[in-house]
Amino acid sequence: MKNLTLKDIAKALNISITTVSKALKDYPDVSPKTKARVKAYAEKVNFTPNTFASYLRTQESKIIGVIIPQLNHFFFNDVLKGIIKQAEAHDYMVIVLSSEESYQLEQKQVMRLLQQNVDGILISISDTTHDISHLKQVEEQNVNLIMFDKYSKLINCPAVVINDRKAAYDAVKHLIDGGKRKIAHFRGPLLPQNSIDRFLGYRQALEDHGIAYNKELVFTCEHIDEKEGYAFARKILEKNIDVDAVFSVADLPAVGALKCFNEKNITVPDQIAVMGFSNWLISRFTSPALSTVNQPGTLMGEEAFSWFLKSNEAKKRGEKVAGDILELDTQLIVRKSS
Amino acid sequence: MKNLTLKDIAKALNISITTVSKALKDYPDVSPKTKARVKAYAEKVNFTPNTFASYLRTQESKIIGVIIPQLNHFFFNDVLKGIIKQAEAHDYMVIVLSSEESYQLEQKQVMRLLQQNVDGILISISDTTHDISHLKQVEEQNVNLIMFDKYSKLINCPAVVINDRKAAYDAVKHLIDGGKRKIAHFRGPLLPQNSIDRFLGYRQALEDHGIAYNKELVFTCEHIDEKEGYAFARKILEKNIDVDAVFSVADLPAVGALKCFNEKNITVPDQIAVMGFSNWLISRFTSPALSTVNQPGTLMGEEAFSWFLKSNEAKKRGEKVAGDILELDTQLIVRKSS
DNA sequence: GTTAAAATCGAAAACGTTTTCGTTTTGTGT
DNA sequence: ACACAAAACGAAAACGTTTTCGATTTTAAC
Repeated sequence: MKNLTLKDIAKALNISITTVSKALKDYPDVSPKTKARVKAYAEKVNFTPNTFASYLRTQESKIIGVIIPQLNHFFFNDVLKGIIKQAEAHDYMVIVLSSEESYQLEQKQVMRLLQQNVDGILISISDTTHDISHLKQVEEQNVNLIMFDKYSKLINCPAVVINDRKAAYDAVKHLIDGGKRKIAHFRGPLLPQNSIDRFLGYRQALEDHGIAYNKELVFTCEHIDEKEGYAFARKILEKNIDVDAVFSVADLPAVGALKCFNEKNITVPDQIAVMGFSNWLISRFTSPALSTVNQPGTLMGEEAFSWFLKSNEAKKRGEKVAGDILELDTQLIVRKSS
Repeated sequence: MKNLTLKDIAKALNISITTVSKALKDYPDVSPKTKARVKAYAEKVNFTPNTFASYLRTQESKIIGVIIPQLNHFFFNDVLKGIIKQAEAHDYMVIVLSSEESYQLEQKQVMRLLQQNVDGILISISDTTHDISHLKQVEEQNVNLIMFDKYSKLINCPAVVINDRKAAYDAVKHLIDGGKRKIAHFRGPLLPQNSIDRFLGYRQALEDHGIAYNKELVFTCEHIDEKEGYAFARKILEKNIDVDAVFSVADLPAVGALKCFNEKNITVPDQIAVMGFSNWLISRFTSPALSTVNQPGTLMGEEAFSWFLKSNEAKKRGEKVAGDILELDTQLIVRKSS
């Protein structure tokens, strides 16, 4: 059972391929009668035009590519969900790739997507991406480029992000409001903008409340996993570093810290409070339940796709969409750890 | 900057399109000299053949479609990771869709993938799928079909699964070996084969150890979330049902139960032991840490893709691959809750 | 120098769609 | 009946690749 073609329909109805095609696309130079006839038959045999052949004429593949830094990552999967949902609503297919936080892989994936002639690339850049020439190339090839969450300020394309600095500021302010003054920070890697921004929000909050910034209290994660958080917490306890709260760049290191504090019988939040970031599923189930910052993943994905659509329509008109940055609201989630 | 074509290369080297194409594909009727010339030039300008045009001739899209029942689901994302990784190694792209546990959506997604002319469909069927005519249609259209994890025995295609019955049996046996005899089971929905199998494994283990099966101790999840587990645990305590262990179809309900037991000061595992299933990330971080069964997600994805490759090669030879079922090993993970 | 065989190349059709443009048919008014 | 405009249709080219098959050139053999 082969897929049907326009030719098959034309033969069956004894008209030309041209007329069949035009009838299905509601061209004005097809009589209402034949239009009805064609449409009825196409419906009956469940015809849909071959997407590959269409592409060859229209240069539209109706496929977009998404590159995320990690595949089994709660937040990015949430974003993915939003993208795929919206894509489906607009008849787009989504090819998913992952850079696994590797700059080389990210470059490669971008090239693969360009080869595949996707209509657009939605990307969240990896923690190790220090150069964006591959993204420049996307723009040169006139393919729609949208960034989300982890973005670069060096490239002029739409981006959907959160205000990491403000979110971090609010989280740290919450700790300060709870009477904490000696707040440690588990920061993320040095490159990505959002780990920088969260760090800056942390420092700003300290300054604004008359607390001196102390770089001894800043610990830098490489992999952002619970092991690192555990190790930092242990270091704090073993070296007797005077700390009454921890603000972590993400939930996993915070969870690791909680585990360590529990083992050493440090009461959380009384002796040391802990704040995470991202509101992962696990944060609800730790003991004590982890306070954190909610990032609207699904919404971010949906908005990113909307931007792609806008950008694509602008492109069809020969225009170019401005490199606007859409900031989504975050929510402070206060649980038992703060 | 448009994408290059064979024509561009042909013009640049002053030879025919045919020769360029053949040179790049190492046809024997092209002289070594021209081959070298063409390849060097193609390399220089970074030429890659247009996939859509290729498809039109070869009928191979080099794209596969994957349908999972839920998008932000730890286990399925793990599988996805395996699939995408292997696909990349073999130059395939992966379109990802989700049925969100809806039979109607699943049908629709299958049809969309068939329209898209994917080379194969890898699917884990939804909990509400009660009819498989849409999968029969995949076979009729001669598109490679591979199932993973949640599969149907009514269709004859390769499947990569775990032995749910045995895994459940071992988990329950572990509880029994720990001295437990009044073991409740939070089972999954009625339709999917694996919730049936896990239930059967549970019952078998009881029987084999001289424990009478008591259907009062079986609670049926609809959504398999922590709320249900919490509710079941509460019911057990409130109605004073005599239970000394819980075996849950998945980790989330087990986590919900843990939460309830913690609140009511039931000591786990002494008063009531708890076993989950799937080894989600959260299971490591509950208190007490949850004992569970590890499902090799990434491996399952990799194997599923391998089966697709085999099936595809068989198809090219005009053969058909047998509907073999590959069972992957699971591992009992004993933590503090049992 | 002739001829056959071998090596190398290219024209052209095909995949299925879209769209331009020219042709045919229908309808209108006189 | 005729002219003419409007409506309806279809031929054909194009998208970029692959592959068949025929044409040309080179090489080898005598």
